[in-house]
Amino acid sequence: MWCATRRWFFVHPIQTTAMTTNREKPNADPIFKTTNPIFSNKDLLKIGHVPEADRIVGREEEIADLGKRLSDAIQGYSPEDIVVYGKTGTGKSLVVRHVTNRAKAAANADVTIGVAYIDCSEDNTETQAVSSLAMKLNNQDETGVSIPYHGISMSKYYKLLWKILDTRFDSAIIILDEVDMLKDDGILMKLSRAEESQKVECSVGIIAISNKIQYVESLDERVGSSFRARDLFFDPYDANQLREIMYNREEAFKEGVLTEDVIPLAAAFAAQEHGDARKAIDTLRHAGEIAYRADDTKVTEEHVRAAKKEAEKDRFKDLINGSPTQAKAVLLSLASLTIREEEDSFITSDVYDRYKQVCKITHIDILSGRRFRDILKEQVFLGVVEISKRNMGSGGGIHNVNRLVEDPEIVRDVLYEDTRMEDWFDQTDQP
DNA sequence: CCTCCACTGGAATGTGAGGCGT
DNA sequence: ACGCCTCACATTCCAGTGGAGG
Repeated sequence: MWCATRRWFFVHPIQTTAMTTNREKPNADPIFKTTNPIFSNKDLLKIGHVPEADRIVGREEEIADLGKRLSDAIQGYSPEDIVVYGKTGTGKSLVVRHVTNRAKAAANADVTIGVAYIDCSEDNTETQAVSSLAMKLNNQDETGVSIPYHGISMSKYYKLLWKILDTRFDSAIIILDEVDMLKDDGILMKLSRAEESQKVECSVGIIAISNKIQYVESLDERVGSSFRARDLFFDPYDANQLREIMYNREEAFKEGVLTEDVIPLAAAFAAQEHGDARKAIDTLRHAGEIAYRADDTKVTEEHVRAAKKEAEKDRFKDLINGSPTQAKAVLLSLASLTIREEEDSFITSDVYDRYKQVCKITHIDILSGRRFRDILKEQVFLGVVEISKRNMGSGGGIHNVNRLVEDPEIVRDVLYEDTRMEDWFDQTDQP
């Protein structure tokens, strides 16, 4: 979904800010809210939104670095091939787009630069990628070439692409976002070899963007000599940078709606967990929406905490989505035990007793203790549970001690929403 | 240093769903 | 429709474990 938004943005960067939400209109129907006391321009919190140049936070070095490497392009020479990598939400695509736009504008008078952006998660086969590349770089009036949507072979697409590149540009920068989604990397080889093998006069530079570090490592072995790329690594944002990024979007909210500590808190949460700016802004938007739904006029720390909890719930939901009922019952027994007792870890037999109760109430088959232990162990693999050993000494024997890694309330709430567990909790929550 | 206990976890075995060739 | 195989899930059995306490 967001890929589409991104692309849309790329073509019309201005429109994003031009739109406003929730104009007041005479509207008599009381079931609809006609004004929004929280947001003034929610679009600023959209994923595709890209701030102006001077508002890109904490990426000065990367911008300078990338600029240096693209310098050859603006003089009409071959730019270096570059692999940009780093975790999601670290501003990779943003910086690349920003710098290539500037490169286009900064080109020498007698040099024309073509920039094409391909989202490989959308165009994930070689043919699709080449054809949309050709379409994006084409201008039928200039080249007289029209690109058919389908019906021609991959090599034909390449030939058309070479022709377009030669007639229109002196150098071209081709951005392949999410390269790791490509089913084959033929396009990398063919594009990087195009000039060498004298298929085109135009100099071609590739910028490949990936959030999988393993992909970058494995790339050398596969495409090897032809695609000789330099790396550019993006660190996750720290709390200060995240805070600044969010302050830059403050205008999404009406003035005075955000209380002082909202943004610092959201930034701290995000930095602690992932350093992902995209998720951080999501949290902020969520907090606003929660406040809106509650008819509050201000967004407070509490709303941020609630938003964070919501996000964690979503994450956990994804994690256990598709787990068998038994695994859920096992987790539920551990979660309820954790909530009820004032401790956080329990020996297996205690959890098993609890599990048997849960099964009785939910009418689930009770599995053997042996199988139960295996299921608990599987949860360790998923990172939901931690198991350590404890020896109770003479007369005590060896026990496993199980601890829920996730917040037990979140686990309970998520599982509670799960249909099969619906009505059990009210009955068993009391000791 | 030895003992002792109560659980742990490997191995063998059973069961039923689903895929594959005929 | 049939037998055959594989796979995931589940049970039963039991030797092994390892540190507090004697």
